[in-house]
Amino acid sequence: MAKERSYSSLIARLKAGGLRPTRQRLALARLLFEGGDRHLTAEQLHSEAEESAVRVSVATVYNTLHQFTKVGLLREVVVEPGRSYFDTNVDDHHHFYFEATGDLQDIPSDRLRVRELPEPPEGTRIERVDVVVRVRNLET
Amino acid sequence: MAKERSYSSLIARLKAGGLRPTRQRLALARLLFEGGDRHLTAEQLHSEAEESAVRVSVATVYNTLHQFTKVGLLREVVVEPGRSYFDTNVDDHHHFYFEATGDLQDIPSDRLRVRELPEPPEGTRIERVDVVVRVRNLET
DNA sequence: ATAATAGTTTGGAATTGTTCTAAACTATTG
DNA sequence: CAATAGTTTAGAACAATTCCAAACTATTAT
Repeated sequence: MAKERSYSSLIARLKAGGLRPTRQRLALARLLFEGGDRHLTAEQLHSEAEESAVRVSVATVYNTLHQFTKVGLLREVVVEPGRSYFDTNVDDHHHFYFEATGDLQDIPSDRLRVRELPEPPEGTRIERVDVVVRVRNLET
Repeated sequence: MAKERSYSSLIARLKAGGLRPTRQRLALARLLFEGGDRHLTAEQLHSEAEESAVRVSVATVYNTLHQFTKVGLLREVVVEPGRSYFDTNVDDHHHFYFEATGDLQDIPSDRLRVRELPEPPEGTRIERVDVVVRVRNLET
């Protein structure tokens, strides 16, 4: 039901961002957006594409992820050195990060608030506030 | 004044962490801790060492940074994919991150508070809460 | 002191994640 | 349907980091 709408609106959203709805971009978009909230690395998305018999190069996966991020379809999350996650949830929210598995889980913004946010330094404006709650497995 | 104390206590702190106070570790420790709060990448520390005529290999810089982190002398901060910062301030605090320059600035924990922290998922405990306030230069 | 040992350092190769490049391809426009 | 502007691609290049096995050094036991 929402699938159809979301699929056809994707084309519109790509166009709105100045991105042509190519075979690759649409295929990646489906993988990304047809499964609820997800947190994927470029590697992971590329593997999923291969498994779904979608031919895309690694370069295109990276290009696409960055372009989607630029037009607001994705949000980049940095929690671990040397690996970027892309989050299909672009609403205001935060994350649990499971150090053991490398997984991320959303924390809706009404479950965690930052208060007394300090003034940004002279000549700058706040772009975003990222909160990462790092969790570890309870002791063995 | 505090220099002497901090220097001699360093040896003790290394030992407490099970690390032998070697030439390299002490030299790196001085570079790190004799200049107030700092946020350095491995690369940067290695350059500083070279400039100070301290002979250390890159591998040792990485080993040392991680060992220091493990024993609580440093804290690792991840804000940018593909680059790790090490923070000499290990107290509870947060960061401004300047996207333009890649610089970090501490936000003391009394200037920013997180409230309504959600329960950690079943079987896990909260290890740390990192808040990164990303700032960008005011418009041109 | 000294020898034995356990921990440390090192250069260089290897790995990992990501970006670059220039040529081939494809969607859009006129 | 041709022109063009944007896209994709394989593979090379890159950057940060880790791995490796040999040489070295601090500590411990003698």
